[in-house]
Amino acid sequence: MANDSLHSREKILDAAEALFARRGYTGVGLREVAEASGLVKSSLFHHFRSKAQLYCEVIARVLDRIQLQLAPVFASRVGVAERLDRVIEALIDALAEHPPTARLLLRSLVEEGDFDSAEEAQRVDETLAEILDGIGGLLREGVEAGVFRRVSVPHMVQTLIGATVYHFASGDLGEGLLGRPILCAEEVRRRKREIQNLLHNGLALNSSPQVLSEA
Amino acid sequence: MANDSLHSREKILDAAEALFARRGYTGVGLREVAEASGLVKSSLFHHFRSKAQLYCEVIARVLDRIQLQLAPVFASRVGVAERLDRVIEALIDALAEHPPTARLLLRSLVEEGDFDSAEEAQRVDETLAEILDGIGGLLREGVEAGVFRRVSVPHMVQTLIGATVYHFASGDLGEGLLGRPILCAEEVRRRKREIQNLLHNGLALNSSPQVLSEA
DNA sequence: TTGGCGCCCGACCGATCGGTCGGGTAGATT
DNA sequence: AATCTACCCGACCGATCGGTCGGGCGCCAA
Repeated sequence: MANDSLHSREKILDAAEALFARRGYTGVGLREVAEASGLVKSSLFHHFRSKAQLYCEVIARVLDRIQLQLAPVFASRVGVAERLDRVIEALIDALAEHPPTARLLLRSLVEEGDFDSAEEAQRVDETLAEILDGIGGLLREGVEAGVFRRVSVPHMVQTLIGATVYHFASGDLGEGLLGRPILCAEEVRRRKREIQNLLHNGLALNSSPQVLSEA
Repeated sequence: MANDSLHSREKILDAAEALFARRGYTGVGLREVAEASGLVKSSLFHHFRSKAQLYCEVIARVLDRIQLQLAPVFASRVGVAERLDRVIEALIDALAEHPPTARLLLRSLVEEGDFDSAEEAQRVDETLAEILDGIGGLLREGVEAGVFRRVSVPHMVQTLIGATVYHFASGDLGEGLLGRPILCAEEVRRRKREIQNLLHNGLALNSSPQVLSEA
């Protein structure tokens, strides 16, 4: 039954997502993925050509989920400042709703793309580029409209990724700092507030005390 | 000759550091580390008890380097705001001077600490705690002195880590955003400026436009 | 009833993994 | 000269890696 096949495929993807997030690509064996899916290793190859392709599909699924939540925000017609607020909110929601997401994402960003440059890897790159372009475009729009300070857009994008993805991927370390689970509702809400407030103040074009020495 | 031994030990640590940074703990084989050090696999075990211990020593060395650059800044007697500027500068210098550092650090933060809880792993945790306490204490001092906004100190620490470590670990992705090498002198300088300016504005206690909806 | 087909399994493959072992070599000590 | 020690090597170990292969089971069309 095709339904069972889809069911197995999804179970494999779910199991692989959780495992890859915890121990990374090389740290997870296909045998482990299989038995977490209620299957045997060789059965995985009926759904995926190779371990690399499975990994790519896992990443692609995660990126698609995120972009699905961000796209309507990018398309909304409110002011840039509020749109940025909503991007932060949507991004953090996407990271917090699904625990493995942040770790998986951070790993995939740091991992060298030594995977067979098949169609899958290409789709991953495209989706990622859409997300980054969306954030970068929003920032650029704000700067050009005179709503934001004249920051370096690429650096600001990097900062935003670091401040969101890293935080929800930090696991025990972040939990030790916060003193409570990172994903508990209150701390997620607080994270949104902190980042949004930092941006409200940090991007505003007020007195703007520049750095001391400048060539 | 004891000198040769130290020499070999350092060559192993250097090679392991670069390799672990690129492909992670499970992604690197000891054979690879050995031949990058000009040795054979079995020779590694004369200097390190196991792969896990080698990894711990690599991480410990990196953390020590960072803390060595941060300690005098923490101890300096200038105002909190300028001290924070110098922390950013020293931290980014530490990350930029030695390319593998950021990736290695980010990986170790995300990696599950499933390593034998020997003395080495404990030293790593202690050094890391010192660094985090230093940053957190500085922020808390600034908030309590009324120099900084009333931000959540742990969240701000997380943000700072994300904004610095992640950026220099982002590899090809960040390079694609910036359009030039992340570690080139100019972009390193710009990174410092961007983060410092973001903090100058973002931590200042001016008009402070709070978030819109608040329960 | 008989094929065909989608799904899954157990057995097996060569390669590589981390780690052990015994021996060999050079330099310092006595 | 004999011994000791530090360092390094090649050979080997069991386990596990990603991946292949042939066959079995159940469903659907003919």
